[in-house]
Amino acid sequence: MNSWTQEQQQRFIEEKYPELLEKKKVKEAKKTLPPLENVDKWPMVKTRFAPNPDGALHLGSAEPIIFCDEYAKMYDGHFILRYEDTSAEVKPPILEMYDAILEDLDWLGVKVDEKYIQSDRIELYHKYAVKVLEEGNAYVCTCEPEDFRELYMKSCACPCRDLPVEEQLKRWNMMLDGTYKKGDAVVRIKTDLNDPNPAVRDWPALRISDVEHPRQGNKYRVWPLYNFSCGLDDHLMGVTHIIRGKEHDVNTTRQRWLQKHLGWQYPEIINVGRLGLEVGILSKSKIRAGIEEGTYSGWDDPRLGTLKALRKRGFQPETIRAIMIHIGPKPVNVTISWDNIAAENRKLIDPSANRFFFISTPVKFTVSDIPTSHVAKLPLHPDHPEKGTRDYVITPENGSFTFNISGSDLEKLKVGKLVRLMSVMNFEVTEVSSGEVKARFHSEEYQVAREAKAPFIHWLPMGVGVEGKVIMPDASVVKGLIEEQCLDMKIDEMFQFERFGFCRVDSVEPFVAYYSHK
RNA sequence: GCUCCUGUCGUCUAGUCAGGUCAAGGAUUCUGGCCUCUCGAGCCAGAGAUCCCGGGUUCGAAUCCCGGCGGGAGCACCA
Repeated sequence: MNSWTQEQQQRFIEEKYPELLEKKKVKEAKKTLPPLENVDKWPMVKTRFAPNPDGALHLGSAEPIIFCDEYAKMYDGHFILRYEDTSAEVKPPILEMYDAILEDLDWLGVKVDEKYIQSDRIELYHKYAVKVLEEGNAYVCTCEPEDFRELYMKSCACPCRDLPVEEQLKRWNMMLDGTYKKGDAVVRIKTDLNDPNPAVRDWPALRISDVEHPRQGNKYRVWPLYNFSCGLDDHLMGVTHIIRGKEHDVNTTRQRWLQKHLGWQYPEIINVGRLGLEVGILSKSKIRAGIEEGTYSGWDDPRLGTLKALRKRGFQPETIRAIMIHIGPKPVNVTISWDNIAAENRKLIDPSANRFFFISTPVKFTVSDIPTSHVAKLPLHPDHPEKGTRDYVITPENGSFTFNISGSDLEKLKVGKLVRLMSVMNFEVTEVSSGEVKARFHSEEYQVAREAKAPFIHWLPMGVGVEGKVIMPDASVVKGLIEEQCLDMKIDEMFQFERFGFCRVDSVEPFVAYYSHK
């Protein structure tokens, strides 16, 4: 039967089993992460996020964070937070960032089960340095970096490599006691000098640094390098599944050597690709430089891709989580579009975001011939009438009344054409100048305006409303009049300025909001 | 240059390991329509992918094999 052509098989099925042909499409998008590999090999699943506290967390960091947190929760395991603050020289830690990172994690809804700071563990790393030295799996190298490089590129051992253990330990003590100065000596882990990738050959594990550490001062002069402290800690802390950027691929190979020397079982590795944003900066060093130069107002400048900026702009932690889960743990680089993030966020906040009017660059709108007074009832949410309304009484004097409308609506108004002030009535425009619009009453019914395809615009009675401003994603500021009820909102509350966009309340007095998205 | 990873609508993603139900599904975006006193939401329709390219295996390949090409990362006494 398998050797039949598709056509033959099709006919066979049609005749014998027509019920099989009914299509069952409609596949749901996945909403959970794929299962973890080799969970049974370990007593408890432990994941870890290991940031350098030299900058704030950003959307790129959120990717491994969410995966680690999701998996820890999925398998009733632990999420470990480990600060990797061992390079006061090249990547100096920022003291405030230790807490700032924790705040961001908390905001993201991450449950931190264990917390470690590597600069508190220097003595432990020293202990293991002695161990690998004693066991002949490492050596203290005093070669010039250039000379060493030349040798390892040719797969050759340097003279220090095969010195006896006693000599190695002597040299180690000379690193500790200050006999060797910065740059004089480095501890190297022995690997295969014939490894096809030169980068893994006899990599450096500890070096001398005399720069003052923000947390430890000058307490230590021999500091571990990334692969040493990380390779050690991952095992010591019982990490079972390492989720990290694929740029660490070669580090994985290096750390395997260390763990092999120590007879340890290496954790499972999940490499994730780098995350990009179509607009918005994610590079920690660029952000730090921009803040120092004054280009950005801080780590939460709306132009940045930091978690703090996203939060300020009203993106919800659930949105970030959903986006990450949707992307999934894959080793490909992805470019996230704001459209996708905004759509996700809108779905989340739209049902609960109250509606208000925002009159930017107000323009006087004077109408005449109004037959009666009118009470405009504007629902706080069009889909939830039970939330109530904002009410405005329009009482004409001699048939005349004056409103404020948004300057941006000016271009929609043409002399002789109809315009509807939302929930009020329809007017025929009689005069438009840059500073003022005049119109005369036309009709009351909503349907009339709808059928005439008249523009529907928002408004406030002249003299009503208070000053407010909205910070846009490009850090520009839009000023205007807001409804007084806006002042009843709480900080962080999400709302919508109708026909303008969704925003987050940043401060109430004075009223400042951050624009999220339309 | 060397080492490694990767390649499905503009973007994100499903399917690839276990070849046929995929002339490729969903989301987002855009367009048109309906609905709605928002340019929000909802509903309907449409646009958008020769599954990177070329060979091979097979009755049959997005899926397997080989060769190209493209993209990315790493090659620090940074993390």
